[in-house]
Amino acid sequence: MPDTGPGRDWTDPACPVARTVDLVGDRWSLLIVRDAMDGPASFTELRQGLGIARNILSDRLRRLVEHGVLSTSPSGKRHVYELTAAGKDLFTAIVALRQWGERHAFADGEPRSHLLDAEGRPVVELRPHGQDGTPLTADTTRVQKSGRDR
Amino acid sequence: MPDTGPGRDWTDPACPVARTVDLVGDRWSLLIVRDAMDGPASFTELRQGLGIARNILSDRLRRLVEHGVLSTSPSGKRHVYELTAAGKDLFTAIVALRQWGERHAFADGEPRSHLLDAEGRPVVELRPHGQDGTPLTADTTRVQKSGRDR
DNA sequence: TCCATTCGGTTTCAAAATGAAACCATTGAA
DNA sequence: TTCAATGGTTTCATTTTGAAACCGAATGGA
Repeated sequence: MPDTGPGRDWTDPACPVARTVDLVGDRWSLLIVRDAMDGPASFTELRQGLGIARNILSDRLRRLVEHGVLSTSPSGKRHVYELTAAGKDLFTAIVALRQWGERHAFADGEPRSHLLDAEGRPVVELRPHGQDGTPLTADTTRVQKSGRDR
Repeated sequence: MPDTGPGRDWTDPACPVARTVDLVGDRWSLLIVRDAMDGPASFTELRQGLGIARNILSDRLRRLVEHGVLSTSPSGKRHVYELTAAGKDLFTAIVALRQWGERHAFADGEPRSHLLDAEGRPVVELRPHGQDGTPLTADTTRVQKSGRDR
């Protein structure tokens, strides 16, 4: 596990939301990961697809590799960036953000892209559930602090 | 719907992921929303809970209100910030980020908070599904561009 | 073989965002 | 009526971002 121990200073060390935001919660990282979901990508492919400045892309790729979200060919050669298992696992979070955007960030009739399954049908909307299958909201859940510290 | 039409310039206008990131994808916004999930909160409560600078909090609250994520008392009085329906709907996305963080951003044994349902059981892990119930990944889905433009 | 081009960056520098601290106008309680 | 707390805004230094120029190592074509 890369760089999760002490030494790094988290916005809120015990909160998994804050840690995730610390790692990928900037203007570009999640979009890089989104594009990498389509398969391994080169520096220039990512740069052109995103319209990101070279130095920023360079920095973000380094960070994402350091944090175990992307991997890249061993060294020195023509690099190709590819999602690790942890990176691929961001799929769910990206889908959640996408679905929120679809519901709340488009005016009626504005053109948008759609996420479809292999048969061309839209992906079902994500919803948190309890273990008995009941849908959950913020009102029906609570955050239990870390155990040791309270 | 606040501020989604032309006039605003999006990182990637047709992509719901990019729009969501444009609206709440900075270092603080999602954490403000996370804290607001516990119920209406005042400026100072949020500030103390997050350790955010006053001017930045002020700016983020203004943005979140403008974008319809938070609401606040009509004007001039002691403000209380409260999630709108769109804000509450970010619950799913925050849970997805939380669960990714739990899986990938903690070393073994590091203390962390947990999200529990009303009976104190952990929330089930989110997973995208197709309409026939099959689990989906990036490899078994595709993004269809906006229709009009290709 | 030479030359041009592409790739994957780094460096430089200006502009924008962030954050700490000071300041200020209301509110409400003593 | 004074005093402290709230909910900010302003100021200014530091950090981050981004555009552009630069650079060395591979390709690739004549």
